[in-house]
Amino acid sequence: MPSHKSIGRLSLYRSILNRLLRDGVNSLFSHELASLAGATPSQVRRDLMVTGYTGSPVRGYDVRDLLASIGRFLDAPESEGVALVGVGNLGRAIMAFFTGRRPSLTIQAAFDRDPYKVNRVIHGIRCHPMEDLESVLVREHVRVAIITVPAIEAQDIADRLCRAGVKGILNFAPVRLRVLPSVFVEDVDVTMSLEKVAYYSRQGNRAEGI
Amino acid sequence: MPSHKSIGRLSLYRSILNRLLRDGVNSLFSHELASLAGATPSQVRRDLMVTGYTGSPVRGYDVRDLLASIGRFLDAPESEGVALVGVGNLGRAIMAFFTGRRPSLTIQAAFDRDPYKVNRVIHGIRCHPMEDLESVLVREHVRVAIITVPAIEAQDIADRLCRAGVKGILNFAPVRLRVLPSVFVEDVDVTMSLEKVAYYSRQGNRAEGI
DNA sequence: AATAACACGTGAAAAAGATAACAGTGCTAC
DNA sequence: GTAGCACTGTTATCTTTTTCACGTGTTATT
Repeated sequence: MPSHKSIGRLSLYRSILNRLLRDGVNSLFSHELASLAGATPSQVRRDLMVTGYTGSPVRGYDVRDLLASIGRFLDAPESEGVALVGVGNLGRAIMAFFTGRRPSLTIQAAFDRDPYKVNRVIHGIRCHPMEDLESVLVREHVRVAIITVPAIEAQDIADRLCRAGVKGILNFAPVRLRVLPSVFVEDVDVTMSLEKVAYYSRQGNRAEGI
Repeated sequence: MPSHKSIGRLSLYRSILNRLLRDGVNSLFSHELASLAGATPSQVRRDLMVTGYTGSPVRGYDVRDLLASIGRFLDAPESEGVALVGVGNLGRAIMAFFTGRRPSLTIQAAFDRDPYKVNRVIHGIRCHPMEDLESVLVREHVRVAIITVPAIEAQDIADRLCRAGVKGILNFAPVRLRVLPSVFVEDVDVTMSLEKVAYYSRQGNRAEGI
């Protein structure tokens, strides 16, 4: 039972490690990863414990092995499809961002009400009409969805997603979604984040951890 | 010295209260606000302590007064300008989102390298050429900035922002920024959030707090 | 060969954050 | 009136998360 934040950091470590690997780095120590991630060495070591991977005090962590170990812990056994609902500016930004990224987590279907978008392929992702939400999700066994519709529509979409068997929602709409406790919701609230930044920028407070 | 998360929740309460006010609600109790925010009544009461506002056991909290009190605590004494760097899909989505929202926190200037965007007004916000970053920020006393440029450019932009006197950064680029400790950075990492959702969707874990 | 220097994993202490408990207050209903 | 209730502000307790500190094993150095 790893800490909630710990899960987030593991994902962060992975993205850092991927970049390091591309730059030809083959191994590193906890304090190096910590410095790149904005964490402490102890925290890195503790986070990595849950993955079961154990590094060498001499060579540190092997980047490839560590990546594999984090992947085994974090990812589903097979590649998982994600649905995105709401192909506005934000939705398209996310679609663009994810094209050709994580092989284990790909946006498989998008949905929108706008007839001009429906049935077109945007950033390599097919945009379906909103009516087909349930049928497509069930057919493709999608369990994770991203909500990027206006606030007013978000709850309705969330309800439909849950009925279609979705178990996790990444919600960009600025409302709290009411879902069954068995469905995990993560909110990304830009207003909140910006107000937080504004607040702390005034307090002269130091940079935040992860 | 309120909790870090507490600041975020105050912002959330405010957005909920604003909506309630529009719907004609004039007062409410801690448990009602808690339910809307996905928190516990104790947590709401505790969070509100820092604002100094005190409600009545009979009538609960007056929505208007509470909003004012949260505003006094959270906002700068005068309306504050925000800069946005990077007018891609994501940047435009954020600009659209903030047009005519918080009067106390408005996006005042945008920046991009693309000559097609420069000097145009997008969602009511003037887009400046990237070269003018420092001069515009200094001239307009901007202390808060949003980074929505590609990862590779983010650190450079952050450095320039800091030199121009920015004290808080909301960073959407998937890299950790290295800044002086006096600058507050909040990261919005979509990949991380999505991987977290995917992980917990598999664990059948219950919905998260705030 | 002995020892100093490191960095690992992990249990224990400390800090932060959330929840529960309680005293106080004003209304309502007898 | 006064007992009961429903809520508040705040203190106390409990849980989660982070940091510290130590034992271990390996290499480099005297």
